[in-house]
Amino acid sequence: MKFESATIKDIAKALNLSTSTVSRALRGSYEISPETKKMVLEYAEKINYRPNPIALSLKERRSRSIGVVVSEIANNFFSQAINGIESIAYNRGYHVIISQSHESQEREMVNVQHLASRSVDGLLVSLSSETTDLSHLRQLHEKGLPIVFFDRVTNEIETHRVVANNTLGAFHATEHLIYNGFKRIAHITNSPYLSITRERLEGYKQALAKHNIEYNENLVKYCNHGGMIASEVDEVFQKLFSAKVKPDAIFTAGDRITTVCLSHIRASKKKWSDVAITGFTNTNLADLFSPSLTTVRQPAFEIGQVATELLIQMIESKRPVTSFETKMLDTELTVRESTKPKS
Amino acid sequence: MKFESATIKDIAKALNLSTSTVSRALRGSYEISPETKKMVLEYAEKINYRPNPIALSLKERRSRSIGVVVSEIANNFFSQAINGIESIAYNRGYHVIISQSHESQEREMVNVQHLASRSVDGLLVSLSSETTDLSHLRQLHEKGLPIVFFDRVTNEIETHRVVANNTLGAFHATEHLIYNGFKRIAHITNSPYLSITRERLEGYKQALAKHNIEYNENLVKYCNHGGMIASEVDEVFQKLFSAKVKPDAIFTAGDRITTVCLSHIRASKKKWSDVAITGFTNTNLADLFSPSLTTVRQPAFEIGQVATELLIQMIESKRPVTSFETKMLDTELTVRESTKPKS
DNA sequence: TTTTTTTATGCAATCGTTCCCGACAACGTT
DNA sequence: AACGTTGTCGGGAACGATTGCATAAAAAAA
Repeated sequence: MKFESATIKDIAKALNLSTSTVSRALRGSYEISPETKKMVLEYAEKINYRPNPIALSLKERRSRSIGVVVSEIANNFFSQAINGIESIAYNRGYHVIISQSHESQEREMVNVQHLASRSVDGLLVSLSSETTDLSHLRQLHEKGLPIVFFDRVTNEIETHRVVANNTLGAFHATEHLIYNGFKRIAHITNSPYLSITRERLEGYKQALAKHNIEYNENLVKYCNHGGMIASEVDEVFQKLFSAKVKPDAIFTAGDRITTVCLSHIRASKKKWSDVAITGFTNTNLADLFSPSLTTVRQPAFEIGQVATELLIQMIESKRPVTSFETKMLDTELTVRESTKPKS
Repeated sequence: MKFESATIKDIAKALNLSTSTVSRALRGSYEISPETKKMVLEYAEKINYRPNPIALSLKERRSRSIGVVVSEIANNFFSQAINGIESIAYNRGYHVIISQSHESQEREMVNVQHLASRSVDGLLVSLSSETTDLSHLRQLHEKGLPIVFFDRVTNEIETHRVVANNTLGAFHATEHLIYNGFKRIAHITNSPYLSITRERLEGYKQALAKHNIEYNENLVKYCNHGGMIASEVDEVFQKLFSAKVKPDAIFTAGDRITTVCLSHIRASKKKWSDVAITGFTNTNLADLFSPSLTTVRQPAFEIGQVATELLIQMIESKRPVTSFETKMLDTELTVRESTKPKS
């Protein structure tokens, strides 16, 4: 059941050389004679020698790999962001190790620990919706492990951050609803712990304020599991539409939440046929929905790319990086049928 | 920029013991006195000692991690399958390393090599649509690395396989179209190299044969990149609908292909308003589409689970496994509007 | 020829851990 | 008193690779 591959020792033995000589020949050191070099290189090629990355990691204390922690890969935003991450990492010679927290703080901690102990050279993190305690990350950060947050960030840890302009995105979406005649706009959003939740709520409030619509706390509902659990969305819907003042539009703040809400609306079409809906989602099927869905799209691929560039920059920096930036990328509102003007 | 954590040596030094004793104490060896054990354990706890998995991997030649190779995680089937994989692996104490081939044979080879050299204990593989040369996998397999194929499998390598009953699924879908009055059923499918392509084509043919509909080669079109490249689908559509005999229904064989086709149909509704469509897809938004989409759904989560169970079983088996099985799980046809009977 | 310099190579330590041996004390048995 | 047991522990060699230092032989300079 063992799986062995050729080592530098095998080459040394076969060629009657020392491992040091072989090692140097392989790396093309100038102090090895051309003949020896040639001999070693040819033999290495012949037996298909590949250096053992584990041994290298142990020795050099780096692995040329970066760890990614997201809540769910089965989420359009994250799978697109991961593609962006990979596109950069691959070119720069880094491998990407992906792990999912499934919105659980504990899973997040376990994954982070595992990645760190596996000597990833850096971490790309989007926090879970449960996460309030950041000690697991702070500890690593203080020990000097480069970390870049993206999407769901924190300012409890001083490092680079890459996010969409959530506030502005939410502002535009909400304002769009207002322009189209909607006034009682509900906001169904994620866990209140998340940065994206706060930012989007802020944009929502700003739009209401600008148009002199009073902010009504009862119209804002939180789904602590980001819509992962069907019942939490059901409940929210129940509450919103059994109230005296029913919403005439919904602004959602999450990939899953948006689609689940759409399906709710669709399922009970008769009752609230003219409830407009728009929200944050990175699905590329918005055109196909019925009604086709007005969306706020985040530049997921680019966010992944930028975050990775920053991370690799930190990893490869000679001296500790001390000045950090927060990059903010614009969202894109695409208007479709689901928010057509109130008749 | 270094990131150091406590080692067994630190404990040994602090406690004036040898590393061997510390190592044994930590693993609870019987030959260490209870007092020493206690002392070591307490100190280890205090400085938050964690064994270095890299050193362990180097020594033990195993890593308690399994590698997964899929074409795209931004594909409902695969992200669901990965969740199934993780659910099992996590419980059994294995970590999962995911990598994407992006339907490229070269990327697949690079990823497989990297995973293998990183000492994954086993591999879960779904082949890319380009893959014809299996030497990279065969080599590892011959060296004894446990491999389980799922979804897109090969019989060139003798090992466990876990698949959906693609033939039967395709048969049911096609027959459903026939029952509903469609006769000129096009089949838009994946790269011809893939097992799933062959199997689904076979089911399609069987259904036609059963109902005495002549098989027409011109109605079968291949998208070699699985619908990843928009132009290939455009081209196929162009050909299908510019022919003399235009199809009255489409049966698609891929997550991406299905949705792209639906959007094509939707975009040019006027021209072929009554083209039925159904296909393999694991989206959970089928209800929301317009028309809502009749789907063939694969038990992705379960496929991932079963494959992982088989793999871990191989990994932990004392002697080389020599008898292999192919597990086949049923698909599920959900009828919706997109295949409503021909009027 | 002798001395110095250059060139090419080997030795051994290192990374963190495990584990095979061997060491040695404190017993109990003859 | 001599020997065998048992219970604890340490030394040191692995695992695969790199690298500073030492050193041999060969070439160049004296």
